[in-house]
Amino acid sequence: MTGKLVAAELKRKGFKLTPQRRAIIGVISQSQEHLTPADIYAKLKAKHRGIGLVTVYRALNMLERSGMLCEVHIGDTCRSYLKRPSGHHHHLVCKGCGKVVDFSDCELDDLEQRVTQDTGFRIDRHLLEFLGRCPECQAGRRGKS
Amino acid sequence: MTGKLVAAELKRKGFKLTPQRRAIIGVISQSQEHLTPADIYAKLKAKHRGIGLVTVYRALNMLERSGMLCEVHIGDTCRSYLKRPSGHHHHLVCKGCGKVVDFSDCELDDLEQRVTQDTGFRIDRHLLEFLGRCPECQAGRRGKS
DNA sequence: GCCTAATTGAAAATGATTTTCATCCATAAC
DNA sequence: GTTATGGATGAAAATCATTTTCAATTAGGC
Ligand SMILES: [Mn+2]
Ligand SMILES: [Mn+2]
Ligand SMILES: [Zn+2]
Ligand SMILES: [Zn+2]
Repeated sequence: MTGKLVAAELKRKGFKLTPQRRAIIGVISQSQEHLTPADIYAKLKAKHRGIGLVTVYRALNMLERSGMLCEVHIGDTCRSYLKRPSGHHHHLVCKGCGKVVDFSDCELDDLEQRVTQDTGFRIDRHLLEFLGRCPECQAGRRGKS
Repeated sequence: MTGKLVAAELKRKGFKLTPQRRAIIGVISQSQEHLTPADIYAKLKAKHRGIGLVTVYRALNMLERSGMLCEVHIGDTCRSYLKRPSGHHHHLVCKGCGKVVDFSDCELDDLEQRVTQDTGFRIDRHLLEFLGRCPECQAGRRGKS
């Protein structure tokens, strides 16, 4: 999901489009990794002038509530954000460089049905993530961007 | 995994078996839900005399490092703990009462292979959780234990 | 351009977790 | 059983993340 699209969506939902929000969305949209609020703040301070960390938190909450972000749980941290491609998908996370790749076919229906039969639970949603190493990190070239 | 077994395992690994640790392991082993450090502390204060919250944190870290606990990510919180049954397994979480049921067949090999082919990642591990409602909560009887 | 509600940022408040440090005690050695 | 000792404990302080407060600013509708 490109930054322009997110901005348009924001506007459509009646949120104001401030320079700060533009900048925050820009940082998230361009990153290949999942970013913590502090990560985003650090990247912003580098380029733009004083944006408050509070504003980053508020923007993230807003974007999350609007369904325009998603979280990553496996790996180090549980609160980190990513731009959200449209539709149901899951994450493949590189434990070397932090890169996150999306994939969309999960084919868990059979398993869900079996588990439902065994337990009587009604299943609403699932969390599926893979952790591994990307080709670059396997090749030896490593390090956080 | 029963409390006795965890205690034995602790001893085997060279940790001391204190009354506090016994109590903490007992609480975790008996619970059907995932518990936050504060949850555990609250349950302990009820029965035993002054155990420090710090000690709960320290015990949890130790147990986690030793692979005797597992986490639950889907739902409200990401820092909550459960007794760990031996072997690879996953969690089915009730969003009504918090009960957690384990299941062990995940059959993600095919999907992992496909994702590996598509992306070149080497996959080390996966996180899979289902969120839903247990039979009791579906029937209407709800509420945290 | 003006108005107004939404947004911002500094600071303070809150909440969770970790560190510090003096004291205690579980266990192994005698 | 006694003793020695390193690991464990708990209160308090320190740290770290996140939220709240509030006065000042501003985006977007008119
Ligand atoms: Mn899926
Ligand atoms: Mn599995
Ligand atoms: Zn990588
Ligand atoms: Zn339930």
